[in-house]
Amino acid sequence: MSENEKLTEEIIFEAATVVFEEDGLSGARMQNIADRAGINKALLHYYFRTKDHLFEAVFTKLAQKMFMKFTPIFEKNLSLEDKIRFFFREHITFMQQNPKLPGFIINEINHNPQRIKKLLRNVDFRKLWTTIIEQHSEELYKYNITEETLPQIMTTIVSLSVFPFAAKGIIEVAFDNFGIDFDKYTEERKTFAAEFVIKAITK
Amino acid sequence: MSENEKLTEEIIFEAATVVFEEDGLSGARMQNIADRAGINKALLHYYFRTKDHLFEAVFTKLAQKMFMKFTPIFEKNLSLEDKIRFFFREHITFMQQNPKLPGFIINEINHNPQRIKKLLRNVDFRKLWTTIIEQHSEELYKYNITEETLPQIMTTIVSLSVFPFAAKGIIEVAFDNFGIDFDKYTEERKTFAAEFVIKAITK
DNA sequence: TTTTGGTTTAACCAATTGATTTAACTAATA
DNA sequence: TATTAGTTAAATCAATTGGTTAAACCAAAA
Repeated sequence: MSENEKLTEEIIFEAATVVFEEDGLSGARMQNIADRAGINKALLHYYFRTKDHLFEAVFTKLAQKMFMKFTPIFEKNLSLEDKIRFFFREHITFMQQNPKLPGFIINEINHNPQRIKKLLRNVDFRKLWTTIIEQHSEELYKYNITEETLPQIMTTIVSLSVFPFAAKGIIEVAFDNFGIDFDKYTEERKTFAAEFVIKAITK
Repeated sequence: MSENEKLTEEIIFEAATVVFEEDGLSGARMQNIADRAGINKALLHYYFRTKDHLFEAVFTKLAQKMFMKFTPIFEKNLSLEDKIRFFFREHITFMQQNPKLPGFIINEINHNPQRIKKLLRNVDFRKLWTTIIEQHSEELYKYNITEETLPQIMTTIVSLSVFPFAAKGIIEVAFDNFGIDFDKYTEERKTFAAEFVIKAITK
């Protein structure tokens, strides 16, 4: 029954997502995934053949989910400053809902970089620069943005957004001693990071 | 012979450092460590009893090495701006020499947060704030720094410095398409990040 | 009702892996 | 030289783990 199959496959996929996100590729156990899915371990291999196949499926889905969130900013008709505010608001909100995702993706790519070569073909600084010029030619004189500094600026923006979640384990412990709530911190960070960047790039 | 013992133990420790940094706790193999150390696998257990003991020793050493780098900034007699410049210069230089360290530490802590509870007892925002007031009371009026925003500012500074190395795998691949050299990028980042932060916090 | 195709499970397998055991080795000491 | 205490390695173990097999199950079709 294809209805049922879709269901079982999804159940496995979701269980695998949780386990892989939690333990990583090398730390995850097929039995653990089977238990969480409430099925026999052999079914995992019936639907996904091997652990690597299953991981590949989960990783690709999650990596897409992650990197998709970077693109739609330039589809909006907003001022440059509002685009920055929009990005931090949306992106941090997304990570609040998927707090383990950044650390998982970063770690797995560090262990196997070619895993995302295909996905990152979209990252195009030249195209990004022309897009910025097209959309913000009139207001660009107000900011310290050049094609040369674009990689620095872009990685800076991503750093401010992603790092707190990628290093959640450390930050939570560090905050714990002072009663700083991580969720409150990330909520405030949406505006703090945006205004911080705007202030920094304004001439 | 205690001389020889110290040597063997160090050889094991260094081999374990390389392997754990590369593969993580769950991905590392005792046989791999033994091979790299050029000794029999049983010797690992003779000197460190278990894999967890060995990992604990390596991790503690590396974590200290990492977090030590945050403290000595306030021992220098510098202006606030020069302290920021000093931090990024020193810290990024350190990570250029240990590029895998940030990703390793972050990942292992995410998998087991209580592992650094002891080490992070030093992190004290209240004390940091009083130190800043003590050392920079006259020039503080020039900057947008308050006790409330200190956690945001500190995590921002750390983000800008650490993230490029923690996410080295992603960034290298993303840069690869445009002939941007990662080492050149990190070298430029020492000054870019410093001036970025100074600009952002200046009233 | 029987057949048939896909689905699920229990049992099992082979390889890996952390760990132990036992014996060989080595150098200082008596 | 014989002894002894510590060091190293070969062989082995027991548990884990990814993967396979064969049979049971189940619903739709004939």
